[in-house]
Amino acid sequence: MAEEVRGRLIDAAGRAFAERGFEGASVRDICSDAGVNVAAINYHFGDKQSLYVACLEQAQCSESRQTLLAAAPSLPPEARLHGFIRGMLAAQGDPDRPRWHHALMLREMAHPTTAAAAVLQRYIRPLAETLREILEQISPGVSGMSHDGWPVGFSVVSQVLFYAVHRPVVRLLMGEAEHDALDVDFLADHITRFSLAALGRGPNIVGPSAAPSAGTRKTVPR
Amino acid sequence: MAEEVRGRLIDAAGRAFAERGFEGASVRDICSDAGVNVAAINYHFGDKQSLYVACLEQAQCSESRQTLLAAAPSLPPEARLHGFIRGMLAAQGDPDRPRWHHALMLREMAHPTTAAAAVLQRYIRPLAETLREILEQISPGVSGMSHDGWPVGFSVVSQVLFYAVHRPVVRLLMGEAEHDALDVDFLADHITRFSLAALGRGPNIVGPSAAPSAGTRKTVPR
DNA sequence: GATTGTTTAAAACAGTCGTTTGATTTTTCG
DNA sequence: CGAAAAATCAAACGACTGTTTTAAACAATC
Repeated sequence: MAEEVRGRLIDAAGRAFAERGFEGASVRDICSDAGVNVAAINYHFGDKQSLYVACLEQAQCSESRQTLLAAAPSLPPEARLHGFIRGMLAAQGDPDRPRWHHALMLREMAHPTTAAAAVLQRYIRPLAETLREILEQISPGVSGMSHDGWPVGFSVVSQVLFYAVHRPVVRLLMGEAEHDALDVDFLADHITRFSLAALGRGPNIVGPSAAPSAGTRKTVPR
Repeated sequence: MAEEVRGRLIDAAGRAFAERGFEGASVRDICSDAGVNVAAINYHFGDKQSLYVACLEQAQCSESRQTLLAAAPSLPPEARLHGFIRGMLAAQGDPDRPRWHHALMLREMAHPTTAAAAVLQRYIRPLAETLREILEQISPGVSGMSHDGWPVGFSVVSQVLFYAVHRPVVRLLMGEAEHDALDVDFLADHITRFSLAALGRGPNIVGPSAAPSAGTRKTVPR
């Protein structure tokens, strides 16, 4: 029973922190949402801050796994990039995992707290290294570019993160109906094609065929 | 004297809201920072919420001007894109304008409040329309693509917004020294080249020359 | 100089915040 | 079972929140 309360508390707090931020989420709301007494937070975690880092750790553990797995080294590099991008996009709305995991990490990335700088390092670094390796595989020499090729990697991931951070704006600009049509598969295909074209691989983004090249689409594991 | 208090209040509040969010910034901190009495907020603005929208309006007015101006219709389309991107980047760190203007708009875009949906519309829409026009000029047919070409525009602006939203992460990943080398001019050149390459114009991003093509660099007005 | 209306000041308002207390219930285990 | 430990509970703590009040200082007009 004790561990279950801990879990319910982390889940309720994670949702609250992701949605309203650390200051905006009150311990009373969190406890009421989790169906426990207000004193439970201090009993199980010590204080609100420690509960926050507990949420962050849980979000971190589950986050990067599937993205990295989707970019299996055995695949051709274009398919790896597609898997990487699709993995990041899918992590935003994975039904098997609480939605707040991704949103909370995003908040922390935009406005890092002292408690989480180290966690961020462990969470982001392996993803960045994997992407760098994939890009070097696609376009040998990109790692040797100015600033170690970081800007190229940023240009790729920025397109993915955009839809996570600015989805409200996208909805407002495109309208509800059009926005809902931007599902994970479409966006993964678009971002992959855009990035590959920028790297000189694959057709330009404006072409006769709006479908992705066959090799990068179907061979990606779900 | 009355108007000066209003101004000092908006400036102090804008900085506080941009840095710590609406909930995180207390009226006492704001007033102490502005050097006025706590009652001044309610006297001049009514309540904290109205002060917030006053900050948002001020940030909105000064924001989009220079970005749009930098993309003058008389220039060749590639230079217009470069100017648009450079304008957005420069707005992030323009010394002539309070730094909180851009940061506050970003916060509002990521987590919109009810009071600001309309403001967002007026602020973002003209920028989006201008970019769409530039892209159509560069690659005729892009507006007729799936979802009216929105994803292509998003792929461009996302690269710019990335450095505004996730700069702390960039600093952590690259290290302090390397990060500081990513100035406005370098990033504008990189993002423009990456995007043009994706659109099939200009050299690929990984090429013998890391410098931007001549036509797009020098002809951009500052 | 008195009398307006406008702006500032200190103090207090009710309410919420995160946290703690101390008693009570539940669980664990010899 | 019965004692020890763990967990939950309602209630209250002081500090802080946004807001209001009331009085004083200021400015401008007659």
